[in-house]
Amino acid sequence: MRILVVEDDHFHASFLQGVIAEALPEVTETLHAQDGLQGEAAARAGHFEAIVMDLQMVPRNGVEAARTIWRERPRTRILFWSNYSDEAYLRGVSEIVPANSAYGYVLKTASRERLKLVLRAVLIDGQVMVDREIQRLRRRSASPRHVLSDSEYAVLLDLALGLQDRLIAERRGMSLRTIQNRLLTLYEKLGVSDDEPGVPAFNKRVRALSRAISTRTLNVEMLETAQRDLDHWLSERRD
Amino acid sequence: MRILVVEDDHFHASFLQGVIAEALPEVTETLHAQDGLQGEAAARAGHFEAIVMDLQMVPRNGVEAARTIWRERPRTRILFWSNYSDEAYLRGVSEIVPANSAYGYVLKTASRERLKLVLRAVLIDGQVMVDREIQRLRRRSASPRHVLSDSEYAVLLDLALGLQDRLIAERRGMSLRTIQNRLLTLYEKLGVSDDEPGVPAFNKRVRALSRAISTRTLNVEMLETAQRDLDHWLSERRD
DNA sequence: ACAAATCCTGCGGGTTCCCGCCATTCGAGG
DNA sequence: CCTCGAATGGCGGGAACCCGCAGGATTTGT
Repeated sequence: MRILVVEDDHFHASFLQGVIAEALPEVTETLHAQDGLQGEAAARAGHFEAIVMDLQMVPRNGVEAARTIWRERPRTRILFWSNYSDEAYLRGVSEIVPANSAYGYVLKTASRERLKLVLRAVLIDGQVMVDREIQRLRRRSASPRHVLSDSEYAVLLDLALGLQDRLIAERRGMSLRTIQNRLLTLYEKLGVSDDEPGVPAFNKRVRALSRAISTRTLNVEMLETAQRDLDHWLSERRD
Repeated sequence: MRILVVEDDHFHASFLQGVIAEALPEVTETLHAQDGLQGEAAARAGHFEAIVMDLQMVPRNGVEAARTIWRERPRTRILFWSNYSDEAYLRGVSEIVPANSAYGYVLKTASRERLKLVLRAVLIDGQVMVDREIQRLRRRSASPRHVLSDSEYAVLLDLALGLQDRLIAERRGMSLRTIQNRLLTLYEKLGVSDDEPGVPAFNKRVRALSRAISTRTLNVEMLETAQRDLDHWLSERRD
């Protein structure tokens, strides 16, 4: 069995390779790519069926790399291995995972034993396995009604890029007023308060973005991919 | 000589300790703190005169920790050791470094030899040393007139937190129109274009924040400390 | 010391935003 | 069949925002 490691931090990569050698004796060859682009190329060239993928990398983060890899070979088993439990990554990953494909999400703070377990479960046995820490995040954000629906998230992205109501409406194919209603619930869920007697007067739009970023609902990577998507949409709108 | 290492990534910490042992034979004891809070406490208790500090940590990032440490002992020599060359960190660090105190800024991607060199220069010889990579960043952003003045940066922070023009004006002790002029130049410097024929219609305010984050002029950590400052100001305004 | 450049400020007006009020649609449950 | 709730939108108005114009203050260069 051959395995691909996509990880830009050298220390983490070598640690990971050590654990792999120990946990997966059936591995005959491990290849190491330093970023998302290299990872995609290596996956395309090497026909790997098992990949360990870091999330935060430049250029091309793990979510993007995984998307193109899965588009070409949906059966690939990918274990995401990340420092962060950002909701943005979580959402990004769950948006792109194909049906019936094995994947996992484990934090770098996980113990060596746990990592070995997850490696076997996902890459060998083809199971789906998500770190408890991540699951807790999902549930925590779900517990109040703070969880954003997919359509609300889409509007949030548009807002974050600086689109005006009118353009968002056009892009999402809805009326202006509907978008504004979405924004309303968005403000609510992000905790952008109505002006209370104490400290009123926020610019809700900016405040929403600000809070989305502070709470890790959005992060820089996702913002950048969203920008690219927007550029793409804009360019083909000019017709 | 005794040295304090503040670093939350275990692999990086142990690597660093190895390099320290090799480069600084005069070190008799190294203490390891896992985050900014622990770092502050350790510095307070241990009277260290030399510290190596990671920047991105939770809770309490390296900039904040360094600020309180320097407030108590301005002569402390601090070497910042970070993965990122965010302008936000750079600005944060240069805002808090006391006069005549030794510090340095080196990237984790630097070679082992370079790290050894910087360790000696800053912690032993008391020099100021900033990674070439970082210097380039500073110059690159300075080359057009894209570099933000301190007052513009302050307004950017307020904007990012969602304050309205009026409140920013009050907080900074200036007139409404002045703030709006600042915002004008801010938009210009951040590349928030006037509506061109191609794709007009951006919400400039949100767009400015969005670009500031994409270009690493702002990052989450700085946003969060700014929020705390704001809370503080708001609470003592209520009089 | 005089001029130029830069910063600060008031005024006015065209847009965009936020949101209350209300009508329509559609699926779930009584 | 009726009702209820959630999602969709039209209308309209008050507030905030963006910014051109223009006068005054402060700093800087020579």
